[in-house]
Amino acid sequence: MTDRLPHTLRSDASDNRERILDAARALFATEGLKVPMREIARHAGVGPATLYRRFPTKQMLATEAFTDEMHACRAIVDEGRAEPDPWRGFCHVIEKTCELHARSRGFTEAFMSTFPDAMDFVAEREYALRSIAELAHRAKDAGHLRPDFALDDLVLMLMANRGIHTTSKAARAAASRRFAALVIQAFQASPQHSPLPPVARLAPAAPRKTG
Amino acid sequence: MTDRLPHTLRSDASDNRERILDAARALFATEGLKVPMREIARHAGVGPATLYRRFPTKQMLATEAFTDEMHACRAIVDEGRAEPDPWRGFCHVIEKTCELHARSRGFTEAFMSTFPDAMDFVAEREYALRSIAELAHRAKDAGHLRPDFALDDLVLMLMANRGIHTTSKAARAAASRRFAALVIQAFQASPQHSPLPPVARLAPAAPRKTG
DNA sequence: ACGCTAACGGACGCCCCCGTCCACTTGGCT
DNA sequence: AGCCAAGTGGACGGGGGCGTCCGTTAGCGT
Repeated sequence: MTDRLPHTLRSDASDNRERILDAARALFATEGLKVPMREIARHAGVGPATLYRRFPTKQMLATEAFTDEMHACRAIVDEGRAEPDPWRGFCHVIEKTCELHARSRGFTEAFMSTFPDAMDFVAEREYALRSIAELAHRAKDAGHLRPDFALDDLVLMLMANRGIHTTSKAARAAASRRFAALVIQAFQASPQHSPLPPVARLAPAAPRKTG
Repeated sequence: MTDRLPHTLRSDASDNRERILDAARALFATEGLKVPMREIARHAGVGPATLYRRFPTKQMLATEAFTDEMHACRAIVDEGRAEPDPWRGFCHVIEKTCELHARSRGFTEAFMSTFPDAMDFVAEREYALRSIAELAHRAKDAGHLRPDFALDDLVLMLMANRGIHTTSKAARAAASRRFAALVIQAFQASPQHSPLPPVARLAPAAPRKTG
């Protein structure tokens, strides 16, 4: 009798599943989320039906494909908060986040919810933002982060970082690194900086927290 | 006999031409260059054939549609150079350029040559960059612009600015304004800033292989 | 008023992506 | 070895954008 649990895949099936995820990761990283499902299937060496059976929607595929990045994201903010010096922690978060997002175009799109509907990424983003808000507060109190810094500036920074396209992967990494350094300069408290224009309220397709 | 010059349009034709350009400007601004040609035709109230007769390629249409922005761009850098204080001129260029690019998503794409092949925008971009290079040199000498500023940082800034998407036009303008202010902070010479990571060599003409 | 022709736009065929159906194959258990 | 359901991929119909053709309309010059 078949005692096979319904959620246990056959060996060839789980093998295909892995290859699909590998292909998805690679293509999402270079091409972004707009890459056709069939392209992923082709790259994985499977038929379209197989891909759709495992991952009925592109969202499900992306969610699965980006679990590593999700964990990395959480780790970054946790490391930042654990840092004794809040300013150093803040810089760590900015540098590492830019680096992470520079690595995969698709992950950024997913994280910023270019996706039609809300997905698991939203929760992760909210967690990250909340954590960074607390870190920023401490960094301001320590006098290293400029007092007029707003959390929306960080979203702004992420959106901006996403705009950086280059020919090669290495060039993009370098560009993001330099960009992060410049952003940190902009956020650092300084006696000579003039007041900033009003904060831009950015809604990255997020659910309304306040009615 | 027809004395009509071959390059003189009939009244209804030139009227349609104007409406096509208006529609193109509006749609390019909000949707970007990827908007379908038919959408533009529909919005202009003409058939697809009429659109294609006037503007055989999307490039030609965009080139024509963005002449105003092209001139504005040139005016901005000229104003910046005319400014007696090079740092003020530099800031002027950054602020106005961000503002200009925030106004039309399509213009930014065209200016950054998301387009398949080289077009007139390339020359304009080269002129602007050369002018700004000279301005930056003076601003460095005056001690207001950080010495490790590179021209590629400006391209980086433009690419980043392009990444800023928002729901409303007003929000985008505000976001770009704040972004510009932060960028200026980052570029300003300061005794406390630490050395930057190496410059990222950016090839602004990023060819699109597939739509 | 008339005719010529520039100008128009609906319609066509092409290609690519989408999501699903179904007849065939194959892994795993007995 | 043999069974059979889980698994597979080719094929299909739908939808949309593309660029062009062609019969009809209407501006303009006489």
